[in-house]
Amino acid sequence: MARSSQTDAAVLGGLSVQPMSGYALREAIRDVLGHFWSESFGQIYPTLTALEREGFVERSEGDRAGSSTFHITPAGRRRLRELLSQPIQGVPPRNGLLLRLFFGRTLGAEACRELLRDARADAERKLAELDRLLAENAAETGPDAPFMRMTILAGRRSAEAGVAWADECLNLLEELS
Amino acid sequence: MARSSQTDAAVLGGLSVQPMSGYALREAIRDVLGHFWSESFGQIYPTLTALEREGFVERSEGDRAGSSTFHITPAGRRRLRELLSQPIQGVPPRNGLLLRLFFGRTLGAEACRELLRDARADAERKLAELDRLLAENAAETGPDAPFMRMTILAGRRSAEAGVAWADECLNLLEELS
DNA sequence: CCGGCCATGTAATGTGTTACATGATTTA
DNA sequence: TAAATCATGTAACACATTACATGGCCGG
Repeated sequence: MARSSQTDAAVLGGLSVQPMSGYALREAIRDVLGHFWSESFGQIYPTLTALEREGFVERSEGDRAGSSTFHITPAGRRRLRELLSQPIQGVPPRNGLLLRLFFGRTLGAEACRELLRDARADAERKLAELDRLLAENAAETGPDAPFMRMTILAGRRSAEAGVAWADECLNLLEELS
Repeated sequence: MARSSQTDAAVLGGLSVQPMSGYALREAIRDVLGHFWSESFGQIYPTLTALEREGFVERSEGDRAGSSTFHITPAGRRRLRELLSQPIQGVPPRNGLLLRLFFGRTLGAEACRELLRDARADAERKLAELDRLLAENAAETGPDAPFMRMTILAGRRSAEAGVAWADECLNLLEELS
């Protein structure tokens, strides 16, 4: 069946902002939560069906034939609050970059340098993108804006740390040779 | 069967440091790579069997009856180098803390403050632990020590960023009320 | 001699992605 | 009218965790 309470929360949360189709929901999750969350169609549609069966969302005819607009019910809002209050389910750590660096002696110093340069560039790109989002967010005044800001700031701090760390490691490799 | 090339890399990497039992391998992964990697028994044993079949590891009688010591073969070392050179497979982002904060208006400001305080405390604990590891690492002189140092530094930067971010968000919430 | 740790392995289960099948609607 | 996009849904597969089954060994 493929469902976790966190997927339920993300779907209900999305619909709590505004009613939309499953397709639009996926785009919203990718575009708005993309920095810290992801869901695939294979999760979203079965989840919507299950939430509908449980009375947390309802569907009405969409703009196009065969399409539906899903909207959250009052019970769904209560359920969302309940889900968000549950303990955070962390994902087990799996950092492929650090795995490669840990065995850096086997991989070779030059390959490590390249990995670090790539990681640095990725972090810089992310930083620029998040700064853009931050400027956009500063212009918004709605009650959700400060909370969205927090998630952007988290990504920003993480990207900054990534750049500083990559430089630190590249220096460390210089000293080594 | 349950195998990914990254699991193969972690297992071969562990055995490249020294031969050991599957049980010891799991402990080593948990204790040494634990900050950025994890593998369960359900992954390790089938992986060892498969790697043995492929000639990348061999098993000899262990100290105890019924136990085995696994060691990496020359082909296994080549395979490890190959696996580490492959593109990094990232895990899709799933940050439960940020998901909760994003829908912070539904969750409530006080609950958000508590989440942030907890996150800050976690980051501080992690910071202290990593500083301890860093001091241990500074005393080591082996060729692997600098690479291990990089992975510790990554965790440290991330924890520092976590503390600063939590404070930033807590301030943001203060201003809000 | 019993409880706890070392050790191996399998089965059940959960969770998630990707690919596919299908078709409507819009746009170039 | 052909291609791209919107839209829903399912099936197959990949991956990982957890729990369980089994048994040897060691210390108190």
